[in-house]
Amino acid sequence: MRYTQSYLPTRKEDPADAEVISHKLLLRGGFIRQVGAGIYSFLPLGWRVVRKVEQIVRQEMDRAGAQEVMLPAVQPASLWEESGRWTKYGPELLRFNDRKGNPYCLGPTHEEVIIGLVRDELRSYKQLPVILYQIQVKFRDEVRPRAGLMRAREFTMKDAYSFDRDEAGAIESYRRMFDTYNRIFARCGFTFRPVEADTGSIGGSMSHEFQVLADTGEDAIVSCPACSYTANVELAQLAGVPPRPTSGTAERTRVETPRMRTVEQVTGFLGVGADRLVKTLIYMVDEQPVAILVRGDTEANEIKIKRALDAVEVRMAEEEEVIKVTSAPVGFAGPVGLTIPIHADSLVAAMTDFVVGANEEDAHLTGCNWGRDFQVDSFVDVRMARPGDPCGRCGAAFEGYKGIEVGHVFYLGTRYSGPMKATFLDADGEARPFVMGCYGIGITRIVSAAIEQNHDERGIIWPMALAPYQVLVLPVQYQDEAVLAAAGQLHDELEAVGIEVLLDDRDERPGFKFNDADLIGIPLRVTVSTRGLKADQVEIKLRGSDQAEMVPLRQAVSEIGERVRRMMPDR
RNA sequence: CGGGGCGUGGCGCAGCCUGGUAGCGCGCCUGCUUCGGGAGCAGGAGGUCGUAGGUUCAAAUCCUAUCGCCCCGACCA
Repeated sequence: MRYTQSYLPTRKEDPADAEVISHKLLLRGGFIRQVGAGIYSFLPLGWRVVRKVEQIVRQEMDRAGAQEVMLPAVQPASLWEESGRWTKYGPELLRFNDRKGNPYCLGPTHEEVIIGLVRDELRSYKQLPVILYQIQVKFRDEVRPRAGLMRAREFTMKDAYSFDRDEAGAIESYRRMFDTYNRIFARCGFTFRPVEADTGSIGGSMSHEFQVLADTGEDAIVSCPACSYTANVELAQLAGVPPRPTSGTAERTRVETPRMRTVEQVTGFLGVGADRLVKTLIYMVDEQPVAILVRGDTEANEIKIKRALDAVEVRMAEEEEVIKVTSAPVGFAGPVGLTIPIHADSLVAAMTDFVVGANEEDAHLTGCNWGRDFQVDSFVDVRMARPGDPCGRCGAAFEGYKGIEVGHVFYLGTRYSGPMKATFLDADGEARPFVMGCYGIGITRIVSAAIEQNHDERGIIWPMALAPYQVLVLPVQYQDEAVLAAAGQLHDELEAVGIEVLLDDRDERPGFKFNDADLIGIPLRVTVSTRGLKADQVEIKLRGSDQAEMVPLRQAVSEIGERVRRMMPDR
């Protein structure tokens, strides 16, 4: 491709609307342009990258035996009513009516459609297992789209669905997809981690997120350096402290704490550390009030509470509910004298002579001890994991990372196939619902994640596998016809051997071209100059390195081809 | 949804408080010079100041409404 024939508008200045680096560079490099909040057009360069990602995903999905389909973006409400999500899915689901007034939505995901498709065609266990996937534009009316492609409303996603006759088969499909995802993200050149994740509203018992490690990531994860257990902080299991009888000796004392509601206020007022205070949080667990105790410097985690208490629904109690249970306004709850179940985080087991709320306005109790001043129904792991916390598997200290979620695999079971009556006949002649799994990859998010992980102050440094072009040929002296001719010929020859090459044939000064080259981040740069040609040489430089080397012009094509191949992860 | 900010040539911004002829940098066009890290000089094109209404002799500027966009938080298969 010749630069002068391409649509590749770069910009020198940072766009006003962008904050995160990938957003800035995508805009500046002429990869995308914003059309509306969370809605983008892809320009030629950006679209080439998207297609690179798609191809890797396709190849690996096909290799795993999955088959590609294409489902509609617009979906009738009736299908969603079957699964019950028409009313359950919040305002994120963009709903609208057609000319006849019938309700439709823009698909944020495709479980309903795929089940609608499959239940009519897959009738026998002999046809199973099946894994279907598609690469599709999805629309989720996000409350707050942000950071360019990282959290857009319209985005491209690969979604896959597996159908098995039983749990064992479904787990096998899940494992196969898990392995496939590892291959995909490795080929994309990512430093990433599969992490155990919350199943969220989707339910099911097994779920992993694939997190690209980047400081700008939205998700917090912890990883154990000893046993490599890795999980989202919302889920990471922590080693407990065995509860033992209190050795506290202090006397329980009521102290006045006027208007001191928060941990900071109380500890500041009393002059003690937050780790000397026990927070008493009132949760409604399946509509029953429960007290959760956590150390003052830690955070309670609803997902873990739900899990620990085997509950269906957990929410913070409303103000009136707190008053009813503790007979004190919010901010003064404490375990002493409570009649509701009390569950304490395992860290509380190791505490003595601590501070709690007095269940009375403007008062706290100091010198409290569990077992002596109140009883704890159980010690559980209900706090948010943090770096330094002990790993639940081996006890070593967790390391903390920030991650960008680029993929997510779920074991679904019969959660959708059941209600939607998607069944097949098993060998014994019984109709059974498919045991399903679903597997998503954020294609367009991968594009920005790749930049977050691979850039410097000058611009993008594409991994070879995702680069819009593999090679950039840059003639330095435009007025030197020999240079132009050699660069043109090199371009043609590289193209002829199947290398994706961009020739910067613009009549611009060298510095201008070099800066654009660094911005758009094509991994291999070939500089053709008067000086070099005198020695029958061209210069080769990797975008990620600051060392250039001269190679003989005659060997340039084979040398470049070799470099490109070497930089492509196995396929 | 709560909090904050911004809409002025293609891009980035000033002007608004204190109403009076719309300005700067980049980019774009023409010419000459220049040519290995975002060149110089000269000339030039391009703007209903987000939209609607109001106040005023006069509105980018003041008032009201409305639309859009960004950031923080809450939210999130």
